[in-house]
Amino acid sequence: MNVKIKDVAREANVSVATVSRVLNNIPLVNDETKKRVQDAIDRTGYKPNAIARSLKMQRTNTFGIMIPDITQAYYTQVVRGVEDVCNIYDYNIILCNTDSDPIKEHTYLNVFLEKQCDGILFIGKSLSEDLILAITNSRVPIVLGALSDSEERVPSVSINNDEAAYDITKYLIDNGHKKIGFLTDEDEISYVGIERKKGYIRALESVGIEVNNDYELKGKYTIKGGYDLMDKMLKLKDRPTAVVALNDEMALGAIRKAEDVGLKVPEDMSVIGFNNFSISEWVKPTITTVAQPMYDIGAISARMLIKTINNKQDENKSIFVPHEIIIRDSVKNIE
Amino acid sequence: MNVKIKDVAREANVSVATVSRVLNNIPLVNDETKKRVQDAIDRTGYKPNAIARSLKMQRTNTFGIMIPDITQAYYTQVVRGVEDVCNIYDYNIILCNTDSDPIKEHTYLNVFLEKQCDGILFIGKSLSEDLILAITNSRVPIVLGALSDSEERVPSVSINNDEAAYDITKYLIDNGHKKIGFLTDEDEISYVGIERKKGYIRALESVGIEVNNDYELKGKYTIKGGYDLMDKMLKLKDRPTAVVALNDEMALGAIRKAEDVGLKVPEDMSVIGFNNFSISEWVKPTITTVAQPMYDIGAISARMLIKTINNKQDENKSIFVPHEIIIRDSVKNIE
DNA sequence: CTGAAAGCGCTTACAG
DNA sequence: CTGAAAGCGCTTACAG
Repeated sequence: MNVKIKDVAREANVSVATVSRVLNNIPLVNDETKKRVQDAIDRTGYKPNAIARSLKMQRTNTFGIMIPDITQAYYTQVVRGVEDVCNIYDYNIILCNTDSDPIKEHTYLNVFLEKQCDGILFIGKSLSEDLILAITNSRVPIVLGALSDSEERVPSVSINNDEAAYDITKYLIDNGHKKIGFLTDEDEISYVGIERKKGYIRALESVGIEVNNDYELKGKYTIKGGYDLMDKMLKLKDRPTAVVALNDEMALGAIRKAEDVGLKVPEDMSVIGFNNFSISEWVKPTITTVAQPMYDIGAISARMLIKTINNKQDENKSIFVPHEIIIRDSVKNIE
Repeated sequence: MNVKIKDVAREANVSVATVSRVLNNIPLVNDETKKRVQDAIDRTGYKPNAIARSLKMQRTNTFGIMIPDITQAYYTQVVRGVEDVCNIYDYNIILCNTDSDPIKEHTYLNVFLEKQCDGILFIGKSLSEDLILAITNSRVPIVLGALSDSEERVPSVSINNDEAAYDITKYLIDNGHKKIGFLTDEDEISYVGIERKKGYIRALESVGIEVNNDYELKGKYTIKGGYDLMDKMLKLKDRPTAVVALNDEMALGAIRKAEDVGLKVPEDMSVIGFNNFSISEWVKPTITTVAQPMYDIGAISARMLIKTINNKQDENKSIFVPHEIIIRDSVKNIE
């Protein structure tokens, strides 16, 4: 077994209380005995048992973080932002991939609760009513990242997805496009998808373009997904001149499909993406997209959570971080 | 405060010992009282405190995992493999990004030790002598993923990097290339980089090609890194006809640079990558590369670690998983 | 089949 | 300034 506090106490000829005090930098320890303890610690190679400490302190310094799938570039950056600030404030993260599966979400929530996580970060596209109830009931501090709760029951940090979709659709309209396709998620009730659709429709209606339901196609959030969707899109009798895809991977797939059937992008078909995936400036054509500050979303979420825990201030509201249209080569002005 | 075992004991009119027994499915409990306890649990919404349990059981069911940077696509898949099998066996992972920084590595090791992780997964390119000593001293079970220890002190799962580099260099040679550049890591002592260089040189020497030191260029493992390195490569008086990059991101950057100066890939310059990044089949030209089973590396590592913990069998050796050359469009036969 | 009690490794009032 | 003791929430021999 490892050395424990009792062992160093014996070694230093003091009580465990004293050892604990020097460990935790509690000031009222005599300098000389402090040194003796310190020596004993060094000599024995003692490392405090954080589990025992957590049990006593009712605080684990660990957060649970749920994301749909770490394999997706987007989430990767958010997680990195989270972990970096956690590291600064001495927190660690338990990482879980939910695949947006409600079963897994509930299971992991329970794990976080049982493992006494000090807080939870939920990153994703959508938060079910069920889960939010379970979370608020449990009374763990939580922050949502990359999405928000429309009813503001829990704090969140994300872009304004409605606005972002509006802006980008408007950008297409300003470039003369009137027939604009919309490549979205299979998951009908995805919060982010819904918000984005709102913005898309709002933009169309703002200039009196009628919404064509054939132009909304649902598929996977992957390159292949975009590829397949563009295939369908191109089979429409009255095909759009531009398409907005809900992430850059889809946009890339859509571009490739268009090219595969002999169209040129953007000459014959404009495509716009979402998220500013790191690859988007390196493919040909480079992809016009709307950037989210993904790292910041993670970092701010974590910071918010830490603040909540330390100050008991649950006066946190949703905060929107700015998005930005990155103009590159995949959109043509057809006016 | 939350409800604890004592509360459900009172509620069910039994001792905490009995509650604990039904919680842990220990068979010798009367069916009727088991039901009473179960009801009390349901009624109170009791959730066991895993921290308390861990303290008693000396086992946390959590692993620490260190990776250089979750933001890199390669590691993402490894982590997903790890998490998926951990989930099956009821483990969770504490995820840490080290940036391959020795300070962070040591800090995180201590965190894992203090938080009583049952085991550690170390994923990366290189493991310093220092760290391996600290790890073996601590006696935590560990498995290395994506790299291995040349002295076999700790178990690992990875491809045979030497072989992989040999194979891919040989492939270039078989396609008539004699002047072959090598785009590698800045980190001189990276285990993976060293192994790969060995294979590269071995392939050259196997056909009597003299190694040209100018052809080895060190830079960042990113698209931009590859871009910059190709720039240097092209300024060589006697430039190579082909280049092997140590990941696909570098390969992509190298391709873009070549194109930017008016060369065609692969007609004027062949480029080959590593890892089979998901984008590589979607860019133009598609990138010839050597695939590693990254998900499997993660999954197998985790499985190995779990086995070690449960069977006390530290008879684990390094295992090599197969790599595979994926032939696409970025290499030209110039014979 | 069930309960009382010790103990996992810490922290912290309380007393001196 | 320091120590003895209680307690965090569990599990599990031991006794009955």
